[in-house]
Amino acid sequence: MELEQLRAFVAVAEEKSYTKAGERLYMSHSTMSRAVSALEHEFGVRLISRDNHVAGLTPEGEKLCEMAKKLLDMAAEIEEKMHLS
Amino acid sequence: MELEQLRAFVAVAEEKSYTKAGERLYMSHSTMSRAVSALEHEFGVRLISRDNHVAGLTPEGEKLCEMAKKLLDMAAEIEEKMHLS
DNA sequence: CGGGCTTACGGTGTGCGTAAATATC
DNA sequence: GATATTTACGCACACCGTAAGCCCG
Repeated sequence: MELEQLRAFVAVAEEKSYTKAGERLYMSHSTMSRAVSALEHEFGVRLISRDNHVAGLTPEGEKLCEMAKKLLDMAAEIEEKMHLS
Repeated sequence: MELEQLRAFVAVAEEKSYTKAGERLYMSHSTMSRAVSALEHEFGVRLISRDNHVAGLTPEGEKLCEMAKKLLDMAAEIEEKMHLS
């Protein structure tokens, strides 16, 4: 698990779209897809449901998304504090 | 900033040695050196003092180390919770 | 059909380890 | 002089984007 993967996952969750998420992070949609797949593979859990055409979160995805946002916030805070040094 | 870099930095800080840190993470010492250098370059701050022969932390290094440990703990907690899903 | 996700493929670039250079004690 | 970090070098591997395939509305 790396921050980069979580950034991609959260972007997809928020945009409800791999394509939009990719545009937001200046990456291709396939890169987004692979990042999420990697997380799903690592945890052995599906994070985003493909049942419907929309990229909706599974219950596990919801859980991870919530925790991931906190972690990313904390990481951003660290970067900010260090840059001020 | 990525978790991998922080893991390397914290390992170096705790072992007070690039060589030992590398062994602990099953990587070469040069990889450790580069990871720390990347962080120093990103923040524009020296994190580990090379004045003496020992790899001691600078004040900024201390600060980052403390915050990084918390972040890594949180990341580990997330991984743990997700693996239990 | 149309839009969007996934997968395959090829190429580029990053990042690793080995090994040499440098520095410190 | 020995131990430890930095840097150079060459190479393999991972990752990205393009594009084709596929699925669902």
